[in-house]
Amino acid sequence: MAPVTIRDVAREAGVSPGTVSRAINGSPLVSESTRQRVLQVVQDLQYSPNLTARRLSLGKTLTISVILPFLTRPSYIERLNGVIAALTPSQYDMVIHSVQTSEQRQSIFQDIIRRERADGVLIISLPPMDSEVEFLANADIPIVLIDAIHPELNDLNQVFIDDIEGGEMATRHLIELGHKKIGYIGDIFDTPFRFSSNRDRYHGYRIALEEAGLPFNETYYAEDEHGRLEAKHLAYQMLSQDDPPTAIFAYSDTNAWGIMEAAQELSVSIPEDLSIIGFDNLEIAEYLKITTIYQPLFDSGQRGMQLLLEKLEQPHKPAVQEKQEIQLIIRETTAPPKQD
Amino acid sequence: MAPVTIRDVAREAGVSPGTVSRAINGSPLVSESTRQRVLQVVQDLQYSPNLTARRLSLGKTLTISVILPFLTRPSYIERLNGVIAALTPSQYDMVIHSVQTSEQRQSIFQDIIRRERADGVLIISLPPMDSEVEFLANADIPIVLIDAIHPELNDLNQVFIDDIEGGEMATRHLIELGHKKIGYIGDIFDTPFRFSSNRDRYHGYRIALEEAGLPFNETYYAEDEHGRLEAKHLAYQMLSQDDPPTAIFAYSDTNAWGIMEAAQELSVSIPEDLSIIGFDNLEIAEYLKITTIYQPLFDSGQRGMQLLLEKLEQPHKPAVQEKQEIQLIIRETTAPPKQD
DNA sequence: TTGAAAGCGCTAACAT
DNA sequence: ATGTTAGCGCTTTCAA
Repeated sequence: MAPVTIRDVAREAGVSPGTVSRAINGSPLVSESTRQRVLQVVQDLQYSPNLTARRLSLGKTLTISVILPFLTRPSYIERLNGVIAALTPSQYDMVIHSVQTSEQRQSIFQDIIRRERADGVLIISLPPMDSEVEFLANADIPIVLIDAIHPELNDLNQVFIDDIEGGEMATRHLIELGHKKIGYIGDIFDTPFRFSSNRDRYHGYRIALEEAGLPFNETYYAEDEHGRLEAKHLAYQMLSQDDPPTAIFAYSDTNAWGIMEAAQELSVSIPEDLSIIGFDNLEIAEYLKITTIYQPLFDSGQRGMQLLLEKLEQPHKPAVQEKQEIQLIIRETTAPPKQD
Repeated sequence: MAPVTIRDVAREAGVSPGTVSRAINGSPLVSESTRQRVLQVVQDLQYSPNLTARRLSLGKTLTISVILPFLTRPSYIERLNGVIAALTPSQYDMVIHSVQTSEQRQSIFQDIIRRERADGVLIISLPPMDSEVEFLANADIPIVLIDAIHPELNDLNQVFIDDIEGGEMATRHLIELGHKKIGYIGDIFDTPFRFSSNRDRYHGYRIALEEAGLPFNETYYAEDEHGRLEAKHLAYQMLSQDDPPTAIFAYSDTNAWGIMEAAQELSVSIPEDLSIIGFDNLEIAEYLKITTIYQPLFDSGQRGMQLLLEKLEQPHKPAVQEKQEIQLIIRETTAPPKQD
């Protein structure tokens, strides 16, 4: 059966399509009696307007595109849940574009960030590359960046944490406990995605070391793909060397988890022989009592989507760069180093 | 600046809009030379067709709707990742509808499953209620159900596991080890979402008990919202009673995790004093060495999306009900009961 | 307050 | 092989 269109309703109600449109969309230019009659017919015929036609006519897509990495990390999920929570009450559809490879990233950025595709775009955890900045800055639709800062994009709304500060905070905690041999286990530095959080946390780690007059020891640094097992292997090696670190700052709780496993297998006791601090405050960190840096993941997604919706309502509202607060959560994996 | 339309390209290339359309869409009805000229202009002007207009003209939405529960469980994520993996190479956009409340469920089902909204729909982990069956059966677009079976919907493609069989498999494993006092800890039975997997696994549990001539003991049964902590509390109570079970079948690995925590706090040693078996084979199960029932989560999402895409290509292809195999994975949380 | 008509940007049937 | 035209279903301007 052919779908019922606005014409069917118009005919049935004995009015013109224009009037039906007005009646449905709450225009004041319809008498109450006609409106009632029209709405009745709408009910009877189970009419509901064709969204595509509506979009074309309105010149709006009523759609928000969300661009994010493949959902392989708990932190992505939490952010996405925040996004969904904020979007659900709105009239917008959400189309998800998951970036799996760096070639994809190029084409997705180009194809998706266009007025004909979406009324607004949310970019999550994909920090813009320098070559993309101009394109993003000149886009003709609102863009909000979550966990994806770029210093030159101040005209865009951004929600972020200061990962450098986070790195410093974590490292300082270890330093204040008295550690001098502090390692870092994180993700690969030169990823095509240019994830900046790993870079920045590492940077903060270096700053804190320097500040405390502690030398950086290359054998206390290791990187690999993100993951528990990867971190475990790295930790295994790092802890097996002659003069191992007494504390490790892990890029994420997932890494910290892997490090704990390695320590356990090597009979390195935590926190006596080794302190570990993670990042994110995932469920696993709470479970394993991992000292960590909390960041508001759900909130970041929610807030980012809110900002986008506001921008859609009020296009002239100036963009904000909203820094979210992080927090040291001390649990049971950090303690002063053993005295030799 | 106004977006560049097919007319701009036509004018610039000195041809008609129709020809531009043909050139772009690979119609054989264009000479190679004109095609080249048109494509050149397309490049120069950075033209890219307006999707909304295209959709309206084609009478297709080029969109697939995915309806799923709020992403609160690891199993949902895995399935969704499978869906994304299968969809990415296609031309379709994916719009996500996350169901958070049961009222929402009603309206989402009604609003989304319409030809004007999407060319196809994927429903994940939301088993149809009897009242919805007729609506789904008569929908005018392809629907695929993943982890959401209904016996009367044989005209729809379905991807599922046999949760009853899973429940039996898990329980039998405990029985074969010699357990006679076997508990079940799961989700709330009467949820508005009608999640059937909990129901079915419990059912399988009862069947296996009966088969072995073991009585069902009500104090060995407990339910609550899904979650680690909820399961932990339930287990705490169940294990604190006078004659506690010697084994527990947990609805999911997440529950099993909580049960392990409770056991630990109560100094009930695993598997000596208590055997635990979970379900899903999540990462945490591997980590905690939990015996569990594996089910192909990623694959289910991927396969479901594949079936939907196939149906879109070949509308007359008959629907299949594809049962996926599950598997007992024996780790270290199950063993014979201690002899009294 | 309502109807008629134009137009959103594209595709496809029809004509040449 | 190409141009012309109608039409997808809606909204909105213009007239009445």
